[in-house]
Amino acid sequence: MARRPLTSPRKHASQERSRATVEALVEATARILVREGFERASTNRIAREAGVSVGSLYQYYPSKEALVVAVIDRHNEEIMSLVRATVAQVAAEPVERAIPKLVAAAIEAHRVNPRLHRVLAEQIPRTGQLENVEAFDRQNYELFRTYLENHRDEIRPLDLDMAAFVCVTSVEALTHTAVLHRPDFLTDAAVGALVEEATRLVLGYLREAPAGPATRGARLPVHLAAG
Amino acid sequence: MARRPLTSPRKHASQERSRATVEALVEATARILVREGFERASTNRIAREAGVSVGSLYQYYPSKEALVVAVIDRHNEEIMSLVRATVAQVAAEPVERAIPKLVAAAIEAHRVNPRLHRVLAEQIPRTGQLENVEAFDRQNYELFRTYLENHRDEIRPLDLDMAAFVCVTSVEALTHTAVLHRPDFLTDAAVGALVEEATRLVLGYLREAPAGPATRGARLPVHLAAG
Amino acid sequence: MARRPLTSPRKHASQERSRATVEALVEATARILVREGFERASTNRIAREAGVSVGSLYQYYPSKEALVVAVIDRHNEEIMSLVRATVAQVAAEPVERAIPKLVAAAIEAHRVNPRLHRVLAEQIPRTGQLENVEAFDRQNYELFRTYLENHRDEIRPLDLDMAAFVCVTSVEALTHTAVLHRPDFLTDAAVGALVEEATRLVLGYLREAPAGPATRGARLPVHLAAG
Amino acid sequence: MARRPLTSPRKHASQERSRATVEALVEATARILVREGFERASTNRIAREAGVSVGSLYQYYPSKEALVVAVIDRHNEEIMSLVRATVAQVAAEPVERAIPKLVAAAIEAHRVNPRLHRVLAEQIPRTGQLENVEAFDRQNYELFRTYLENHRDEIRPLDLDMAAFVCVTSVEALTHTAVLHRPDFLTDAAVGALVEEATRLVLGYLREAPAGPATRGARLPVHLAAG
DNA sequence: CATGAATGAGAATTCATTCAT
DNA sequence: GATGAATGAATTCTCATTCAT
Repeated sequence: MARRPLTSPRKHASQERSRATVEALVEATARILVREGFERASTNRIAREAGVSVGSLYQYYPSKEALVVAVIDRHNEEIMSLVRATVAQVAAEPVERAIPKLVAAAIEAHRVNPRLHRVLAEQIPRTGQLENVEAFDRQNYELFRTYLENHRDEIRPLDLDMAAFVCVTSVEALTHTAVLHRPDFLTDAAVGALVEEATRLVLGYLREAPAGPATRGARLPVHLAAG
Repeated sequence: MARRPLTSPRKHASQERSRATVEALVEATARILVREGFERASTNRIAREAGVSVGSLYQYYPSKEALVVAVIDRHNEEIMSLVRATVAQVAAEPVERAIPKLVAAAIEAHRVNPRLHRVLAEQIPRTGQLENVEAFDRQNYELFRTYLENHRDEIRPLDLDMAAFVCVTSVEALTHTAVLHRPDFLTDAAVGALVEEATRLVLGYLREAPAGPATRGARLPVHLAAG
Repeated sequence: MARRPLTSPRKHASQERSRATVEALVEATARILVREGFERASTNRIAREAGVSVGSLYQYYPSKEALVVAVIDRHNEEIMSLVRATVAQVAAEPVERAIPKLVAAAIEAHRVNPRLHRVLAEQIPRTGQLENVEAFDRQNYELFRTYLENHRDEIRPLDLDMAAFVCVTSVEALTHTAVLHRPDFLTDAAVGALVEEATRLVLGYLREAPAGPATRGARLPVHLAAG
Repeated sequence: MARRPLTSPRKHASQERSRATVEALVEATARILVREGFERASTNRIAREAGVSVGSLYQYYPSKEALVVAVIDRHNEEIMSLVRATVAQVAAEPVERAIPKLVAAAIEAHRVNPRLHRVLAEQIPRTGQLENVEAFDRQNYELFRTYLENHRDEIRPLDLDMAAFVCVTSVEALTHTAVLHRPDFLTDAAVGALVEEATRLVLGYLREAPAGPATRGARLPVHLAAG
């Protein structure tokens, strides 16, 4: 077994039929992942589901991992295109109006293909070539950071990197956790509250700090204080 | 259809010798997980690492999963005892002073055994009996919710369940992500800022909402509005 | 693993407690065989069922096979004592009256512990020390042969060895097959017919051959004709 | 609780190469069963004997049991084709001429592959999917029952089901036991007598019952009398 | 004598990958 | 290019038996 299986597709599928095969393979993989889970997703099974021979599978993808990476990439791309569209749409809007829309978009993004999303989140080990997937999160940071840059005058002075990290990570976690573990927060009746709370969280953080000694005098535990 | 491996230990290991064996097994499992990853952690390998025969392994744990669950439980228990201690310690303190300490504790908790933590977070499939492990998060919610109940007068009126969800999920995500992916935020020089920002996030959320139309008039996208 | 495990009990269980242990072991084995089948009957399981440690099991029986042999022996002894009693009882009776009683006894014998009987017949491989079990059939032949010797004047002249073989094998097969596979022949309403038919089979065979060329001119296929 | 291994072959082996593999597997299994016995017949051993990888074995047979079933089926088919041929051949002959030929055929049948026959009879646990193999006996009953139907006028009036059961079971037992345990009955010099006796047994049973009180007044033991 | 922890060879089965056709 | 038969290392798990306590 190769220690680090290759993960880039083998050829660029120039011809008609090839592209159809590649398509069928990725889709079959996604379907099997959803239906049977990662463990049960063998290459033979995937090939059969795709109506193709294993040999052909390896003609286009050098390893099972490469196939899974393809599925992840495709899924991420779907999500990111939704997010990018929303960010573009709210680019000129003030934070008060932009944030709730972005939060809503985050929820939507997690609902694009929730069963696949769950499998990818829960069952795919972040190992080998599968580990780089986090790179995709960077895009979110970048997008939001850029938005913040353009709206600096609406928010208190802060380190934009840090701010993007805090906001994106929090919203991502809230929506992700809600979708995976708190369906009760996502009913038609409740989702509004979730958006509202997440919005309040982000806005409260971005805007003028409340008066008072709040975060000033707070003394850190010794071992966490800057050295 | 997934065969669910049993995950509760098989005997209680009454004698001294057997207790040592169990101990050795759990520790060997943790060590292998860290050193080799989940995929390469086979029962034979674990047994060898523990200086014990496979037979003995199966005498005490009915499956590889059971062993991993034991490791997870032990790790979670370490974390939770730290968290519980901190919560107890700040129970009487006002939010301004309590929150930064809790955030700091969350960071500490993720640093208890960071390499193991990473493996557990990234490589363990949340499948089979391994999925219930999330139940452990509930404890965090409960602890924080209880704290909030006792400090209701310091915060704006809000749904405590939702508030606990929002705060705990966010802080957990921030510390988790920082530990796993942003070592630059955890240098002695930077960690103070991280604590401060997380604290601001939570306090800003819990305390009196800033005046203005901020979250009021925010109209949700149609498809997310309550039905 | 010993190629040919010993099968004779290790000691003669002179003391009180020892005899109780031996007893418990054999009975536990029988119970497990019935309840779980041969495959599932492990020595550890048997020992636990007997309320004894595996170590003690091996104190009295040198192998698993020895234990199974003990069960078989005990079962056979129960059966044979029933058969012997019946043979003794009909020893002085003419074949017309003796045969049906012997047939009935054969059925009874198979019903002594039918579930155990089935397991012994169906699941115990006739291998290793387990193969000698057939020796027990000899007793049946001997008993019946002796009966026939004493009733020679009631039957046609024939080779008693052959006759015992034919009669005992047939009746054994009929009752055995009925008990294992034809419960419909053993209902209260039907069992009488079975006994009657088996009796007719045996008596028809033992008594004066019917007139006619029946078995005379029958020419055997060449390859079976005596050389 | 017994896990029932699947026993139907996995693919139909369309290509030439695969048909050869399947063939090799079944034959290797038979050879191993004969040479080493059922217990020692592991899938790895069988595959090696067949000059094939274990993987290939599992490509065509889902379990060791399935392979054994294939061997049994093949063996039974050989036997049954011999029996069927004989029955067809004697279909028009009167019982006096037909029975000895059928008995002789039964002996022949047990000699088709006597070493395999012994293993199948003695070592194969009638458990799991292996138990249904008895269904094959039904064919014998049916064949003989049909013969009897067509020769009703030559025999006394009787329940044909019962008669087929009695005759087939007896002859099967006699030939089976002789082949397995009484080689002395199968020498060229002795086999004629065996056939003659078995024939007499069956004919005596099928033909007019001898006069006299024989089976009439025979009183059954109370517990076996019809209720 | 009894205990039960420990052993470890060996069994069944899977699956990513290769390669002759 | 496509096919699918073949591969075999690797994995999980069992169980008869031993032996230190």
